[in-house]
Amino acid sequence: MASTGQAHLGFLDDLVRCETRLYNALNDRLRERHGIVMSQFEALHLIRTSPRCRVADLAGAVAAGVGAISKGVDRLEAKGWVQRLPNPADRRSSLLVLTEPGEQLVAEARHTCEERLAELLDLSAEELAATTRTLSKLRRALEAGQVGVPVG
Amino acid sequence: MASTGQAHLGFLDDLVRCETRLYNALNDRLRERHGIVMSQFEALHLIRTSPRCRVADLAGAVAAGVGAISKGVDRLEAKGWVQRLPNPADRRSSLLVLTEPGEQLVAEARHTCEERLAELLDLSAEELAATTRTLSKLRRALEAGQVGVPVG
DNA sequence: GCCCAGTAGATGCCATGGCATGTACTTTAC
DNA sequence: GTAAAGTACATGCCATGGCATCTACTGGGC
Repeated sequence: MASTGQAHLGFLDDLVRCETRLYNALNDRLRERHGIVMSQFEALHLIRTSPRCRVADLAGAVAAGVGAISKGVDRLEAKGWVQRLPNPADRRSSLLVLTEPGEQLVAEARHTCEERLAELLDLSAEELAATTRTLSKLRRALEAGQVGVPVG
Repeated sequence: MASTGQAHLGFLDDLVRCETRLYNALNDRLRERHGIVMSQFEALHLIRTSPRCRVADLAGAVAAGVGAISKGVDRLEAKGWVQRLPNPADRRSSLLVLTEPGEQLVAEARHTCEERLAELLDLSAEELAATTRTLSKLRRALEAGQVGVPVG
């Protein structure tokens, strides 16, 4: 087999289409059940699971710009799900923590996502595991290379 | 093994992160080399490969709203890469075709994407093929179920 | 033929994200 | 210590996409 360029574009196409549709579907379900969208769920979940989480940490994790995340945190704070605590180690930044309502929301939203994904991902356990393994590996390589991270 | 919910969320997370970073990386490269972004490349490529392509066909293919695509086509038309031809079979819609500059652009952009992907996707041929197979299958299921398609 | 429900897509308003800039703070060099 | 360079993030402007709405056209009934 000669060229792999075709295979690469085909892979990207399937990857992007799957991601878009799953993301949209979860977005819709989260909005109707909890009044939030996926990007908010992702942020809340990251804040919950990351110790000493700052704005820049979120931005790095989701490969978004710092400015966008800062505005997103403003909105989550306004809704009463997140708090910015002064960071004793660095007064330029804040530490992000969930409020009690935020904790509850993320737990419920997580359950909603798991449920909806179980409906949509009708793959065998082997397919799921093998694909996750490959994507994890790819992801680590991209993250290590700082590939595709916006500037702002 | 009891629950698979965890596996599903993990899969989604890897899927989304890979997609975001690859998409961003290609976006950057396309912008600097050709002055377009990924969504434009996708549209141009679809117009090129879809016979009798209409706005709604593009929207369905990329799981975006019709309104957004209509505006995107406006921009591609303004740049001189796409033309809206009257659709003899239905006067409500137009048929989208590439102009000669559009054809050239998409060919060059395609090469740029293949090249960049070859740099970034350091997976074995087997991993790539197996993962593409699973994602293709998932994609077909999602498309068949009309999952994650915006309304507008 | 004529209506009426349905469809294609153009357009407006709004929310979100990118990037550039501004500001406060920290680190480094001297 | 102090000045200069660097960092964290808040903010503003702009481009894009979602959704609602509007218009034009089509495809049935009758």
